[in-house]
Amino acid sequence: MADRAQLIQFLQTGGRITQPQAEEIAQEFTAKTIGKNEFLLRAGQVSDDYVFLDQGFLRAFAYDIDGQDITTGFYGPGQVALEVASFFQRTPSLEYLQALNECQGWRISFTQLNELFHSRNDFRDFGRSVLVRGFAALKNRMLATITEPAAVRYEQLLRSQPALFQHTPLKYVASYLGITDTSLSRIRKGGGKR
Amino acid sequence: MADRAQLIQFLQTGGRITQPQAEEIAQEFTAKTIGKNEFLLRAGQVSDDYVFLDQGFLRAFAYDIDGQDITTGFYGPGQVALEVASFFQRTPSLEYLQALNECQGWRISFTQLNELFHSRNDFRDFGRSVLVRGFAALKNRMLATITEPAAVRYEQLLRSQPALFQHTPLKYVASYLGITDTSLSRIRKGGGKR
DNA sequence: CCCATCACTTACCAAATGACAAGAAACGCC
DNA sequence: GGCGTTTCTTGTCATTTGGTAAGTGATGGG
Repeated sequence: MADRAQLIQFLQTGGRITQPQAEEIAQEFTAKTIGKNEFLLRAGQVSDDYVFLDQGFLRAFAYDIDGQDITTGFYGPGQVALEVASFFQRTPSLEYLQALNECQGWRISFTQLNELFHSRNDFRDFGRSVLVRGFAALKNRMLATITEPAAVRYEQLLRSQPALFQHTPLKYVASYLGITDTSLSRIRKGGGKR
Repeated sequence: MADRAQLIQFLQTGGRITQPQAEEIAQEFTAKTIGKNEFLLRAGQVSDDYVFLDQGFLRAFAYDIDGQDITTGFYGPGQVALEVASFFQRTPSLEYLQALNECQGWRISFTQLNELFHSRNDFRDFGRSVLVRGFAALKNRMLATITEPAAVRYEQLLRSQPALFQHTPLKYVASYLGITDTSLSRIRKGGGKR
């Protein structure tokens, strides 16, 4: 079984948590494996998984009014896979979280997380910063969706998450970018821009 | 001067904080007036204002690569006006926050907020829920931007924030919706969508 | 190994939106 | 109250994107 090295490293990003503290905190997490195509969360369920990913990719998606499958996010190694609203508000999820390939990570429950927040100031700040970084990333994505043409957004995703493309069908990328698989195909062909 | 009644009420939403506790917490906030067109935050500054709005509307905006003014958000009465990334991460803001009309609200600083989080479990949970609700709202907006045509997004905004339209030029609404003022004008004319 | 399904590409046409420009209306400043 | 600026609308045309459908290649289960 993998050890907690990456998790411990992750807890130290930002410098709020020292190595020995990180090692203690990491003990609260339990190993979690998610098989390919397995669901970490389904719509209607209340999420109770806060998962730091060592390996693998997850896709978040929802169905729109027309029954269309829309990708709302991707999660990869080094990231926390989490449906924020359902997990923190204890409400039924509107989204699905599904493994694109075999995933390996570390999990804690809502109750455990709260106990850690309660007992450890440093971890509380760290937890908040995870939330804030996710918020900021979503805001950037929103701004790019409004200001950048689809071809540019595609190129940015390709540059920032190249490994993702080895594990997900392009149609999932297309709906994440807000376009159809047809348009993405045209963009990839090349003539698209300039 | 306005009293803290609305703020005290707001602190009790969600039921985590009782009336007497809310009254204590509210004492930490100080009255804040923002004149029309005044900036609560400018790009490059580190935000230190966590402001609960009693009255008035604020607009958040950024300039894209082409120097275009893009509206990233609106804040109205009953909401917390806040640039999350700059305030919590103590980093220079990429956005401006400007009053669309005379605003009246209640403010605390980053330091004060942290002290309250530290000393009061209930307020800590409340503060997290403010963040989580903002996150969820942004996610919904992102999904709507991808799945709904501009005409529908316009109608939804009109229904959910009718008062906003009495205080902001339509061109600001247009960039918020991700379209040009020309397109918004055509949508408003009517033929646009069933 | 075969066949059904899925993923991706390509083509054609329609709809939505943008770029640009001109004009009307509202607003604000002096 | 007049004048310049800003806001909003409208028109024309180009571009982007979507809808639909067909076709090819890859994939996977039996």
